[in-house]
Amino acid sequence: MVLQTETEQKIILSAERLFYQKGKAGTSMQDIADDAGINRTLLNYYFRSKDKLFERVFRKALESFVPGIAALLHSELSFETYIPVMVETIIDTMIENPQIPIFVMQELSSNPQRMPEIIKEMGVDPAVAMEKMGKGAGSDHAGGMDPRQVIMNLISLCIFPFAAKPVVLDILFNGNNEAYIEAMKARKKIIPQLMNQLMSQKQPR
Amino acid sequence: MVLQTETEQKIILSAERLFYQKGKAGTSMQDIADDAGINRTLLNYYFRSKDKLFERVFRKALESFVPGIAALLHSELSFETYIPVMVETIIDTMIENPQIPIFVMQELSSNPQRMPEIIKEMGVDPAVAMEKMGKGAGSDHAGGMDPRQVIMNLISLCIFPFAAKPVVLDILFNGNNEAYIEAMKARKKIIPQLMNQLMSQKQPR
DNA sequence: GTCTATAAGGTGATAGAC
DNA sequence: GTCTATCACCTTATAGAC
Repeated sequence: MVLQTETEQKIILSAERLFYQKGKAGTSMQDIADDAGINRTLLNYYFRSKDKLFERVFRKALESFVPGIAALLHSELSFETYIPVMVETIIDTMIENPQIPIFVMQELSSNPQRMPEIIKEMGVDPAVAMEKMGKGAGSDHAGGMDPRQVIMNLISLCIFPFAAKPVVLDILFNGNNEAYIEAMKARKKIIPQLMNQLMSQKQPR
Repeated sequence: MVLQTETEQKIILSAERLFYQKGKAGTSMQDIADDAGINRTLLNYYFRSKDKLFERVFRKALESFVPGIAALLHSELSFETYIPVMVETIIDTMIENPQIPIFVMQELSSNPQRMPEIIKEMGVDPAVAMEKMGKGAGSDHAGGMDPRQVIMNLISLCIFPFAAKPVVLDILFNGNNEAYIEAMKARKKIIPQLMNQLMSQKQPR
């Protein structure tokens, strides 16, 4: 996104940290300025308004994982090959930045239309995704499960344990973060296996 | 929760609607009063503070599905029996009130400790949950998958399609809400099947 | 680019009249 | 129980000096 001054970068970093943690409404421009160690009016100088600054942070969050998924969806890889790659891509991104799912969903309820728009803008074509999943789910050895159910299963299994991290970490891992991360890494193998099983069994209706 | 005056009920209903949609920080006491059609100072008369009002709404949301899960976890039902019942319970709750997952997660990032505390308070004992899942996952025909992975899979598959409803609805169902609801109902059968397959196959490591 | 000063309005909460 | 009036403070945004 073109060249950035040092101050601009400091602002973006602080805005990310705070928006991720406390959401858009829960974060004031003053909070961001304090965190970045600069004068509050500079925020308006660089980004004109809180809305514009937030939009930048929101798009940057989506850019961290949507284009990778889009590229995979439109690749020529076979169903059996791209599922493990996609799962690994998503899980690695989430391990690096576990607040992203919550942050994105936080803003989903206030503005439900924006995210689908941005996703499509970033190159995800729903028709292509369905067709690709259908090749796996609808093939002769799969018994015709609705491709949309397949996609929901895949994405749910990859993302939910990060979206619910505070509860999962406390209830299932007793607050032990390393154990949690290890379990998330293990899911890179577990999820593709599950998907394969799902594909190789008959599904009624 | 004891007896409620008509005004008190109107406040709770409006607070629910708005907190669910815009979160705690995104909703002002004035918004709630306007929505309920009453004077703003009455909110303080009935609930003392915004924090206390929010706490009431938050607990009520958790009470709509946590005790049901807790009861199932501590029941004597076999693994094969209680999975379908639990899935049906969770999905029915979410169909009735699809904003709950987003609402709960919204507040998770601002206050990660509170939800695990309330969940335990409502009778979910993590040790019991693990032991129960272990009986399925760790039994002779299951190859010893970590029970925590089993629990994560189950909850992810049930809840994520609701948490991500705005995106799922738009991208996968073209905005057709009835089709979305039908698909969610279908998951009551799909998910237990998936769990059974998972249980009846060997899992490496 | 960075600052001070200030505008115009919203926030949660309470005191006190009825 | 319900209202008006008022508190002290925080909000985003901008004008203008340096």
